[in-house]
Amino acid sequence: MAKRESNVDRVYEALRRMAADFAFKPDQRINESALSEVLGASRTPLREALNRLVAEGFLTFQNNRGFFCRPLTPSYIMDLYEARVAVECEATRLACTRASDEDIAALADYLNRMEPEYESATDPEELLSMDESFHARLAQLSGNSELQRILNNLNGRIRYIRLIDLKRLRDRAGGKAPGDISAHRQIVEGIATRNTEAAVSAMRSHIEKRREEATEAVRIAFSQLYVPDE
Amino acid sequence: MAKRESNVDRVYEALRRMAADFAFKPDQRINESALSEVLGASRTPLREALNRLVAEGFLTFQNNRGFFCRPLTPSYIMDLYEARVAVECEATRLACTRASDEDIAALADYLNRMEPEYESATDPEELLSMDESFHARLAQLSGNSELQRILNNLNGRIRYIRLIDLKRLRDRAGGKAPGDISAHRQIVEGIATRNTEAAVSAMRSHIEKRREEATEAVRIAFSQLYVPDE
DNA sequence: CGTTTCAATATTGTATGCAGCTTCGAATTC
DNA sequence: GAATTCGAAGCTGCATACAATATTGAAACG
Repeated sequence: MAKRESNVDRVYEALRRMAADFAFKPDQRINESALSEVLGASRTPLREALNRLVAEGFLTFQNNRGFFCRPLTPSYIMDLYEARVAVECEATRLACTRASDEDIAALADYLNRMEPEYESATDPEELLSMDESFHARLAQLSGNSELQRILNNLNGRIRYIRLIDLKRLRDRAGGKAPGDISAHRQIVEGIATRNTEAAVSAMRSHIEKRREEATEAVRIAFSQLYVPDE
Repeated sequence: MAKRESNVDRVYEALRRMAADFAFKPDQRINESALSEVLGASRTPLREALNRLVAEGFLTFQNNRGFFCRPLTPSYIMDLYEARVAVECEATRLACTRASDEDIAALADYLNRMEPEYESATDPEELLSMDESFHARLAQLSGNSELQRILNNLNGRIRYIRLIDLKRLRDRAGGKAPGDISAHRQIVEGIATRNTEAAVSAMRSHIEKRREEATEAVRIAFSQLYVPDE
């Protein structure tokens, strides 16, 4: 009765996570037979899942050579951040004119409830999940599912770098978690007062602040990915 | 030596075109065996192509029920137009600060060269191709390949409706082609003078003008899709 | 009549096999 | 030694087969 999720879906989810985490190294060739054994499925459903990930930009594909992990370069990451600016700023703009007072209040409330965890969290993974969750909720306020869909895709591909960025900020701040909750508040405040320009520009600078560190984060990413342990 | 394109690629291209044109009716279930015969390939490569199109939002998928054409509703089309606004406005913004004078001049030149064709074209299909081409070139000026990629995807899914929109404008104008070349000029002018706000707002209103007609265009789309002939 | 049941039919999900292309490395040449 | 050739091994591309699931429609029931 509970055959809700197919094999392809399961394989897809696993692969998406692996690709997001760069369990495949940048540009690494993926061996289908080996991978299908690891995932406990034959090559047919595996290749279907791989094709989805190619279409989503997590992997690339070359004829007669198979599937490869996406590359990891500063300019690629900058592009993703810029695309996030495009999507999230427009989502913010739409939320300003479209979201109900109740929905905005709910988001503000979410932020308040999260604050303790936000402040006390030491695990960057956890912190990032909360941050992504906030941005996803905000995108929901736009009422536009395409923007939500695109944002979700961008977030998946940029996640690894953002995680590194958070770790870096934490280490710099001497172990204190760098949850940028005040920037989030500022954005929600702008939406709540229907001050579109304020909200959008707060969102823009919030994202661009991170974008500027992309090059450095990519450098760190490479040193992590290609160093034997830890 | 010329085995550059695989079977999957060929099938994918054919299906993308079919899906874009609503050769599959909205929400229609797709029969794999029948389709694989039409396309001259077995179900294995067919399903790989179908999975790509699901990931790109051209089709949907349900477990154990297979593939379906994407739905066609006013709100879905509005979402696509809004996403276009997000992407193209940010691309315009980036182009303003980033594109070289030469590249901008080349785009202006392209517009000039196109003008005669633009004015004389009677075929909406042709007109739309030129319009898409202009927007794609502009997106190139942003130097951001993610934005280009997203735009290309959105354009594919919205194409059918834009075509109807153009036909409608033409019929209203008594057969004269409604190429909105002056709006394009205005955008390029803004970029050339590095007047970001002017360029972006020209782009925004250019796209939103069309968005407002989405509901009506969808209505017409349905009547076209479900009427026996013509 | 409208509903329900259930077996026949159709369709999808996945494993497997093999042809053809790519890769790798040892032997060969310069 | 470095470059090249070429055959063996490995991998991908695709067709096919069959199991699992969904759909259909006719018969039975209310």
